[in-house]
Amino acid sequence: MPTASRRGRAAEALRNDERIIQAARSVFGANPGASISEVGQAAGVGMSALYRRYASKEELLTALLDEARLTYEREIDCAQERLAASEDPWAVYSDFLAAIVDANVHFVSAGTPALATIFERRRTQWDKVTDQNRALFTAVRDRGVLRAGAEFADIGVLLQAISAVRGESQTRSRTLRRRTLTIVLDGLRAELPPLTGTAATGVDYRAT
Amino acid sequence: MPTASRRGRAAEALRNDERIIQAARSVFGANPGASISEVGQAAGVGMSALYRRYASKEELLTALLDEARLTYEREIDCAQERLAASEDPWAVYSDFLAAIVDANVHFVSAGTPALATIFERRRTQWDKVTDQNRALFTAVRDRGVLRAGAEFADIGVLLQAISAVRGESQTRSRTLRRRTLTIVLDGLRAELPPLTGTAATGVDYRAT
DNA sequence: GTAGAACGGAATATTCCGTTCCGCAAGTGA
DNA sequence: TCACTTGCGGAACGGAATATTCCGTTCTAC
Repeated sequence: MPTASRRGRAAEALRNDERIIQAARSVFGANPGASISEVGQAAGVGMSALYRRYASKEELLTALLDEARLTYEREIDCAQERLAASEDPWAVYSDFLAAIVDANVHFVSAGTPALATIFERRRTQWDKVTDQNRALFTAVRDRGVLRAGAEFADIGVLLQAISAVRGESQTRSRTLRRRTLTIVLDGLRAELPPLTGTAATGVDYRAT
Repeated sequence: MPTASRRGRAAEALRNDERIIQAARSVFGANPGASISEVGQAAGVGMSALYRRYASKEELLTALLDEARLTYEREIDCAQERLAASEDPWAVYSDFLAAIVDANVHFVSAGTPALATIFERRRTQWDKVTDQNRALFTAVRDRGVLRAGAEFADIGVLLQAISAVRGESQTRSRTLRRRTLTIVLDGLRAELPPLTGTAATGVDYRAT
């Protein structure tokens, strides 16, 4: 039976699949420490609808993080391709970060304790993404569009900062985050005087 | 009996007064949702020492916010005086924000639910500070050192963002926040192209 | 030596939150 | 029409976290 033609109960179930994962993205994206009933409420769905699909909160979070990782990889690849095609490096990199922020996926940089365990379980995969991510940054920097002294670690910190920006609604949040991103990125332009001092280190990320 | 000459128990009590409020500043500054025993631990003090001075967690938080408000007022006044003395407006304003961030007082912009009730109780006082704060911003902007399109509301958002920046230790956090502040502020310099879109509005601040 | 202030920390009370479970509603096949 | 299945809402449960209370002890002042 074609999915599109499902009726009644089966259609509701299908709708709920989507509503739940979307609500989870939104709720946990805004606050990774949120409770599971908040997700249910946001999805307009009861607890059993949640637990029918995900055996535990952890499982839901894992699914969410896996999804986020894929998004990251996709966006990095896309940016690298554009760089290879000699597009303006600044545009490429700011588009990249905008995509990350828009996809509500920057929350992975927030370093919440709630997520630490789950990261650990996918350690190697995330390490790989981080490497690609760093490579992209380096490539952009080598093209000379970034302010002297800017480091890869700064990007993580800035994303962490942006994840704290919240507005009244989801749409509003996105707008505000975009604006913040613009400001922050402009603070990394090559025209500015060199950044002094040291950026974040590995230790800082274990923290919180 | 002069305070300085207190001995023994009384001196310990006096020391504890200070240790407790300092620990509270540090702990709640880093995480407004922290538990009260964390404060005790950070102060190296038992629960009874805490409850002897503050009847409840809420009372302690209130004291903390009152203190933060005074700091805000003091720093605003100082900045206004420097402006009146025709000092470089950019230096004045970035010193001002640096002072706020260093004093660990920007957490009032974080919009934590834990603090919402307490803000409400001192509504009029905070409204007053906000007005002074806005006046300072406007004065600086009128001197032409800020990028076109920058608004007062942006400052609150940026402080909110900076409050999410955390490092391994308190010292480390301060360093990272300072660096972030530099980047962010440089993103508001007059040389940059105008900011488009709209800044945050009142509604956004009620949120979270 | 004694009263009482101040304290540490265990005990208690309360809140929060992940998970389970029960009864109902809607579709499905005979 | 009537079992039967599937999916669901939401109240109920249990345990962890945490605010608050309380008790026994230490130390100081007189």
